[in-house]
Amino acid sequence: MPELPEVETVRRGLAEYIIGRTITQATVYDSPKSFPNHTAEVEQFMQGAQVVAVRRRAKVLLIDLSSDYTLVIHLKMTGQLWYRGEEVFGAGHPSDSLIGELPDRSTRVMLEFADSSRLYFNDQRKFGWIKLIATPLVPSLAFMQKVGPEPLEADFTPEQFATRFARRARTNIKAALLDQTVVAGVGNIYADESLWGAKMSPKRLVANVTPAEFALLYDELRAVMNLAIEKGGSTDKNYVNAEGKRGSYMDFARVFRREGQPCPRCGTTIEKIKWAGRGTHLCPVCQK
DNA sequence: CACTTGACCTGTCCGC
DNA sequence: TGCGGACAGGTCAAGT
Repeated sequence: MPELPEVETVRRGLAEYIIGRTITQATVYDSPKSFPNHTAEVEQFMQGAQVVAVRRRAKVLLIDLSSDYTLVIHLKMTGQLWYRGEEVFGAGHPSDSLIGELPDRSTRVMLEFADSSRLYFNDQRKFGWIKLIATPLVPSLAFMQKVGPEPLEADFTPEQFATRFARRARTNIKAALLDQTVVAGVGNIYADESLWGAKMSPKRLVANVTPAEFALLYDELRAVMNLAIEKGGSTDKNYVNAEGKRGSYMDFARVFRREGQPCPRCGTTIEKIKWAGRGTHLCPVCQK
């Protein structure tokens, strides 16, 4: 589910709600699946620790604690992080919140804070996980070593973007976009959306993409992701932000989940095919 | 090494 | 309405 814009939206919500709060207890409902390294010792590093920062790298959330440990969280397809406290439900649930009693049958982990507010990690499909890692060791995690650059960073250039694809020259552009070691944070939604924006077929061989085309794809990817962050991400089924609210980018999507509808650019019917192992949406006429 | 495929899970939707 | 199969936004471990 969540790609860079969704994880960033969750990060911003969490930063607002949990920084400064002190963890009093962690409850793990399905260890070890959702919290693989949860032990009594790890529990000690959380209890009494204060949240000092909420960071994001690619699709991974990093919650830094005053104990010099970091909660490393990947939401994968259906993970959700809901904060429940005075700020969110003190004045009643927002009308567009997916209201539900928590914990529920999808709750995998619950963190309780000193003021009795709570953070729930819900994950229907159990692909997501939370690990507690010593903060100084986070940069040496295999994932952190391999992952590509953040596409929205100010100093990330179109030339760097193009260069990152060299290693994947013999595959197609969609598979390469989804490769987290090429560029961080791109998933199925924003791959399809940015390819449509760049008028590029997902089937294009990377080796045949020109520097000018890479520059266009770079622009489109950044524009699409920035718009998605502005809209609070994309909610198809599961995704919600820290308040349990949906994102509205899907209202602005041009091809994703719009098969059978006319292409907003040329009017041709949008197709959905299986490509790079994923459901892929495209305009068969104006994406070359 | 680069690349593709299947597996991890649960829930939902579609066609018969 | 019931039931089996396909499919779902992400990533690995395997395989070629």
